[in-house]
Amino acid sequence: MLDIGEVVRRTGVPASTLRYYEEKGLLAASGRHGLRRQYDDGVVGRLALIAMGRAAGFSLDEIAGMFASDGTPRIDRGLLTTKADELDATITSLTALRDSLRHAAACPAPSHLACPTFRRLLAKVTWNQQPTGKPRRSAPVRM
Amino acid sequence: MLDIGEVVRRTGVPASTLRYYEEKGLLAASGRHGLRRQYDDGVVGRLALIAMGRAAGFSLDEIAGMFASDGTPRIDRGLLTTKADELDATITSLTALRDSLRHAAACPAPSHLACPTFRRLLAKVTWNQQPTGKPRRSAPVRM
DNA sequence: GTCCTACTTGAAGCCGACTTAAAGTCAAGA
DNA sequence: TCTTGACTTTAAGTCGGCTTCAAGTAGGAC
Repeated sequence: MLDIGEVVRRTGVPASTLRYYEEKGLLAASGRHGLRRQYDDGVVGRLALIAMGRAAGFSLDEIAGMFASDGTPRIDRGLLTTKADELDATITSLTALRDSLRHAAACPAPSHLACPTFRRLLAKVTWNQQPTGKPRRSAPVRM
Repeated sequence: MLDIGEVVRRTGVPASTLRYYEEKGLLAASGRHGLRRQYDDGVVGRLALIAMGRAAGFSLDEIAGMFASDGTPRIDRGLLTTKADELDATITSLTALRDSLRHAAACPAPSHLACPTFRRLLAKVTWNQQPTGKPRRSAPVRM
């Protein structure tokens, strides 16, 4: 059993965030010591899982829907595959964008919009955007 | 010269967003017809550029700092390269995540956290996060 | 028994990127 | 000239994901 303070120390995730996640149904404390939440040590893995989902652009609600509070998947494998496919599209898009930036850094054209190569990359980027998800960066979870 | 309504029709970007971008210094109308904003046709490319930046996880303020209002880069090439490198790290992270999801879809282990392969992928994801940027999806800009 | 300190609660606040609402303006067509 | 309707303005609202605040509580050291 880990006291919430210990979880904070181990993972770097603030207590306020842990409470927020609990409120959202992403995480469950396994007990209390007085008022204090106590977690079993699986919480560290679960937080990593949540961080992973956030990094992938899933909302907390989506993540809550994907995994039971113990981290075991609640969803069918097909959905996971679908999400993986979505990620693939995102990766493709970001890759094109990265190439655009590298090209912009090297291209001598006065305006990048005047450069055919850049315009082609640009088109790739703007067309490839998906309707779901919004990758965000959060502090790394220490495991 | 394009009336704001025409820009909306051509790009799919709402008028409110165009005004917001102007307020933020990302975009300038080249004139007015009565009260109505008029744009030169370069606006379409600029909007695509902004969309590109957003997709890459740059904030509007960052984008405003990167390009003059006509779309020509205002920044040094080194910064572009730096951003490209950041994107590279993001791509690496998302790729690991995609692999994790695909693995989760295929792995027979009861909890993914119990699977060594999954844990390895997970570690890759959580360690690779960067401090800046938060890719968001917006509606594609029609060019 | 008292005090310290780390926790607790609920509510409010914050940030970015917009969107929406309410009231006003104005060019163009009948 | 009058009406229409697409625009204008400023201000406030929204949404997700937290953080911060004020006030309260309780376990453990003394």
